Amino acid sequence: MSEPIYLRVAVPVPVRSLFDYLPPPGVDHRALVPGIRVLVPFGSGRRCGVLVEVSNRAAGEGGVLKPALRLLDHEPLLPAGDLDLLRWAADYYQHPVGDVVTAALPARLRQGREPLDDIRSGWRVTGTGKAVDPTTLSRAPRQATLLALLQGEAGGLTLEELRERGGDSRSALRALQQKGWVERCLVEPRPRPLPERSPAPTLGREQKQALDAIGGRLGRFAAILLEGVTGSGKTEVYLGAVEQVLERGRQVLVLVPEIGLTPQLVGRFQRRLRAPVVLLHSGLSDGERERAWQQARRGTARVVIGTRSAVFVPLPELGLVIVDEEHDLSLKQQEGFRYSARDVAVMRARRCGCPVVLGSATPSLESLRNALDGRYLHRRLTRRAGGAAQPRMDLLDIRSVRLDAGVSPALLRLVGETLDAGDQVLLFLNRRGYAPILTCFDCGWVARCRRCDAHMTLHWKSRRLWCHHCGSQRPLERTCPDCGGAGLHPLGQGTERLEEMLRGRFPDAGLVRVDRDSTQRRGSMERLLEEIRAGRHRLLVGTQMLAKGHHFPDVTLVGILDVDQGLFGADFRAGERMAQMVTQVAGRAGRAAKPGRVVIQTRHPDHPLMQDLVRQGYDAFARAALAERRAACLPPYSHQVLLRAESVRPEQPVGFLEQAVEMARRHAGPEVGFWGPVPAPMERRAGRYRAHLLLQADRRQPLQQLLAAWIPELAATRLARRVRWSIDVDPQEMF
DNA sequence: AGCACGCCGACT
DNA sequence: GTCGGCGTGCTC
Repeated sequence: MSEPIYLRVAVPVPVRSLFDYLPPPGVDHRALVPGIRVLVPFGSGRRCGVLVEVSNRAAGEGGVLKPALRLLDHEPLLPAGDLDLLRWAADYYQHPVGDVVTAALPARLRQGREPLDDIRSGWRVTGTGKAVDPTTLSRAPRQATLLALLQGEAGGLTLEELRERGGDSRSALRALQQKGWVERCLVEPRPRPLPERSPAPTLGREQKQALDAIGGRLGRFAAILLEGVTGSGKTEVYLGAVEQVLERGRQVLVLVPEIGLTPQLVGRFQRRLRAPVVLLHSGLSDGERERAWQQARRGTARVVIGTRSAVFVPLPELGLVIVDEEHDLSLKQQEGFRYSARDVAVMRARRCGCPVVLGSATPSLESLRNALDGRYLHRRLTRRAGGAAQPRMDLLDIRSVRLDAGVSPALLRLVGETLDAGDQVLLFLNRRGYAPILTCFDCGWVARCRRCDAHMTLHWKSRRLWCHHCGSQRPLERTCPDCGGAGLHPLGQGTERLEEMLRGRFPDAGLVRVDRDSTQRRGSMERLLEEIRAGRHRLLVGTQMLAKGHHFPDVTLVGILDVDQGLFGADFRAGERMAQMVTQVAGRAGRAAKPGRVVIQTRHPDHPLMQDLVRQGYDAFARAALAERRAACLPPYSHQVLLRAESVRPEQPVGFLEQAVEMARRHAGPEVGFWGPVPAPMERRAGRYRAHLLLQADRRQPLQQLLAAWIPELAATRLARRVRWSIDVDPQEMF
């Protein structure tokens, strides 16, 4: 008689524990491999979970266990190492393990469905279609292209392949189908034709040193901070390292921020590498995502480029992790399972014994501290490729200066001169809409959001008032709703208003505005960027959106209009974010023959951090900022955990957090400090009242120990079911 | 998160 | 008399 065996299963419910089952009756115990999916009875229904452990002891209570219904896979979808990483992350970020493990699966697999096979539906020519001369379809050019494409591929083509070759048109296909010239069919997978390979450029001295540092550490854990100014050729260092790893037969994971997943980067990887590269990002359909995921898991994909969630993609032969723009906020998930893909990436590399490269022109203070303390290797790229000069940065004092739509006369003059010289100008204002406030000059009424403690932003073109915090909107009144007068006036500046003013002043410049409002439609961002690069617009106005990842060589003047917000934000990281933004924006401008100039409008020209940044650059700023953080015992010299609570009942969040502190103090050692509970900076948002409790300690370990004991107990309380709450380990944003 | 159970208002 | 509102509690 063999020992009893129990299955520990991660089930997708927000309960912070695993669930134990007996094996399904009659199943060979050798088939019980962690990482497979199992169908289990759950409550009154059934769920698809993931087997994470086979144990000879049931950890649950002594009640009678139910048997699992059946196994859904023959081989593990999540290899042991990757499963362990997920369990570690659930633990570290205090998120329900069932949610974490199942969220790592593509949607259809998570629902318990059969994996997609590689055979996809597509289209092929029929016997009659084969004989038709496409040129006779001169009045239907889409049909002609499609027919010609399909005639060239007897095995048929999938819609995706048709799209890639420039012939995607469902209506034209239907027309051809009706003529009986094409039909639906199943298409066998075939290796994608690799694009023409572009040669590797010769690396500069700094690039070579950086590459050697990575190459010399393959096969073991090492973290390398690659700090390279914009245009210094970080991507070439990545590519060099990737080639070495591919030669050793290993896979590579490349994480990029949401917006940075530009076709440019992907195209460069595909053209340079003699290996299959797949993408994983939110724009994929469920099917596309699942196929890419399976290719990664099976090892057919050798390089995976993806956004945040790709950090959990199974990679059996992982040999290198690259995190590009490691300072970027989009690497941290801001709701639900609040993990940092950068930090998980470092942990993943450590666990699988491979190097991780963190790249940025403006490293986070966290990574910089690790580098300065010697935990990370630090390599710098200080030269821009082609010898382009760093742009010149100037502070422009706007105290007691009359501004026009937020722009000073001095900056306006520079804009005019630059346009006259035939160059491009980039103006940044981190606020979309026409004006952030609408007020009545007669009675003092201000347009406020009904659901938030916030002003409504005026959007002039659509004649609407929008709340940027909850998304609610209403039409713009003609007269003051309070006094009935005609004294309504916009206060403050948004990109829309800036655009209006500049169009009046420079009617022939070709102005384009790039913000969330002007790029709502899919693909419109790409189109605008293409037009800018082609020189169709010379005056570019935009929000932060325009700062990320795009280079505009003909821009020789960059104006930053509202930098002061960043200096005095409620968040202690505001200065860091400001410096990163300014540096990233500055990096957009200029090239060898035409060095750029950056003008920063400020009412605080003597602010020491601002001075460091402008005179000596990001690195000097960062060192000064680190010294301040150390003196104030703030991250990265301490560690934080933020407990958030919200409810429609005003008193509940603080009440819940008070109960939470009391409970926490019973578990906490003297190293852990508590701040709060306090109402959140914007107490009411989307109709809910919000409050915070901040925990801080010099080391992670006492915080982690506290969380492990405290959070399960807190989750079991009755109030915890009435308020919405979440735990944020290493919070990045405090609102 | 689902889902069932349970205890109070307006309808055939 | 019952249909159904959502508060409360559980899921191996």
